[in-house]
Amino acid sequence: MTEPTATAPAPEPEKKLTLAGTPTSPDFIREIVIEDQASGKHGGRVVTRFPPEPNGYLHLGHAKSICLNFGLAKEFGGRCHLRMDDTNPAKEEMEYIEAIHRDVAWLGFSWGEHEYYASDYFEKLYQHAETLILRGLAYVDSLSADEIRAHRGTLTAPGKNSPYRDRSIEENLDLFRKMRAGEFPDGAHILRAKIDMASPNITMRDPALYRIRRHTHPRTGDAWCIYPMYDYAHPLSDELEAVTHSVCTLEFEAHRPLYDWLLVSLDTPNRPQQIEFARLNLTYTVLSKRRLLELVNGKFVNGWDDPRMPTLSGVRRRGFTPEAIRAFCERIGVAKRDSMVDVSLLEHAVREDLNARSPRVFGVLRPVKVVIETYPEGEVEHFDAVNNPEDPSAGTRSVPFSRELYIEADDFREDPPKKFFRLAPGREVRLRYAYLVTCKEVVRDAEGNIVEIRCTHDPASRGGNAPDGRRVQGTIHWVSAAHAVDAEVRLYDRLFSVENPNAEESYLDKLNPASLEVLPHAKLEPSLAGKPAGWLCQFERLGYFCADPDGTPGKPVYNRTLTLKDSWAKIEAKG
RNA sequence: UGGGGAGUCGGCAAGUGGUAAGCCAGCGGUCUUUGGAACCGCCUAUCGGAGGUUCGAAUCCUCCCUCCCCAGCCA
Repeated sequence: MTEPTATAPAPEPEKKLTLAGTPTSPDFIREIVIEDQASGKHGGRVVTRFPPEPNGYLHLGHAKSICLNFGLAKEFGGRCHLRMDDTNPAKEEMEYIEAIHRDVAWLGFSWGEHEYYASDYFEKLYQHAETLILRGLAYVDSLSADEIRAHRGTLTAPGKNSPYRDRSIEENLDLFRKMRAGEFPDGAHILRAKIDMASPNITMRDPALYRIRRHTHPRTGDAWCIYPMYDYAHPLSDELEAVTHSVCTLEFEAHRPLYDWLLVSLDTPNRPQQIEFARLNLTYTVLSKRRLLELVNGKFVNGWDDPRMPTLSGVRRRGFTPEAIRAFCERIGVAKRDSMVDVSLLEHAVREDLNARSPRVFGVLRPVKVVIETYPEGEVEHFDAVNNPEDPSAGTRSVPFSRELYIEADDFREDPPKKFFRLAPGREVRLRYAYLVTCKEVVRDAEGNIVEIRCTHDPASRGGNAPDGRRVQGTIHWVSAAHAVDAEVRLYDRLFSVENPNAEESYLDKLNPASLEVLPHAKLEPSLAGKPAGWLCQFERLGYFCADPDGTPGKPVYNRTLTLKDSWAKIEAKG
């Protein structure tokens, strides 16, 4: 535990910029923090926390919260705690705790020494509960769960007091101690706050504070058989850590009176302030741990880190960068309005980052053999290719060229439609960085499939330009057949086929059957063998790709992160 | 029907009494050895609705409408 430290002079809040570089105005939470700091509230300190329950993997919705909480701390000279909200051992696991560490760090934030667990506070929380009992503000109820529900009333009808509501302080204390000592079976009793069963806010109708639940806890093992509820543990954990601004999502807004009630009832020295914002919703995906767990358990995807998943481990494997995700989180803003962000905004942020940083390479997804009849057999020459036109310092690489090549099946049309500028019978195109070639013949097999395209080249066009200055409308990429690396390439598309799968009766029915396409024999330029998992690049004209951990030195596997914008596809779609 | 929130361009989102930023998407164009990138235009929103206050309102007041959250011993 870290005690609040003396007030340090607040540094000027960092000037926030959008991706485009224009200044942005502070969101409503930052406005609150600015005011609090100006007025000296909380001694001018800013302490936030990111409090995940380790019951699943972090997803893009969490990224919004992480960026907000850690961003606030950084901008206002404070700190942000990473706190595992581990008050329900039935759902929590070490695996999730480890994944949370990995994902937060990967996103680019560090909590330093400030890693906490609600379970570390179990003893203190227990003592606070006894204090509440002593003050006549909590009681042990012996109604069953069903009876409690029946007594709670409805949205419009007040609840009724439990017959156990007026037990003496002594009896309550005795029973609560016996609850802790394990003298009762699960569910026999429960500790409740004594507030108001007629409150119009259902949260305030004597909320449960502690339940008996025999379950081995990932961290405390079998030390406890009673566990605190979120509504009880959360404000007190914030208080113990001297958190100043406790940022959470909208659904907890109605719980704020209870949050404050506990701090006042226990007369705590620190008074953290709960502030609620709208959670992230993204088109064509689901962002709820429950649903993501179902996708994993139901084998609808290949695990939490399936590249189609909106989990941080999934988008990482897909090739999204932390920089892009942070930029995305900045762009979507923070507000209280329920909203649904277009996934294209995320994709834009990813492309923007990848365009600037990824080396360009040649990869042919659906190969078709091309033979340059006029090129000598057995000859090999090397062409220098620019690694990244956006970054001259990235330099160049050497790419081998020979008589037999692979080109993209999509780059050839026997009967080219209007505006199709690629290869077709009789047409001349540029093989990028190499030669101008002209298609002379198409060779087919018995079934009529194209097995080979035969071309001639203009030796004078070495490098890609003809000395006579003639222009060519298309430039296509290629890979030397003899030098090609055989690879598996996985193409991904949106996981769901509808914008808002959450609105569906059964969101599982709306899974996109074409969300994954595996191309077993793509042909890549030789430099692509043996790249480490996670290595990012752009396959020219196709999209951004990254090496997948499933690859081996002899058979790399590449994931398509995103396609490049494809204006030809647009033209073609319009007919 | 109780309580708590929210309603500004197709999607996010600025604006906090002085006469509606920006981004994404979309559309058109320039350029191009990635039909990528970049660049240039367009995208003509009166601000959920109706009243009212005011010289002047998205911004203040009133009433209404719509949407979201809450009846776990989940978080």
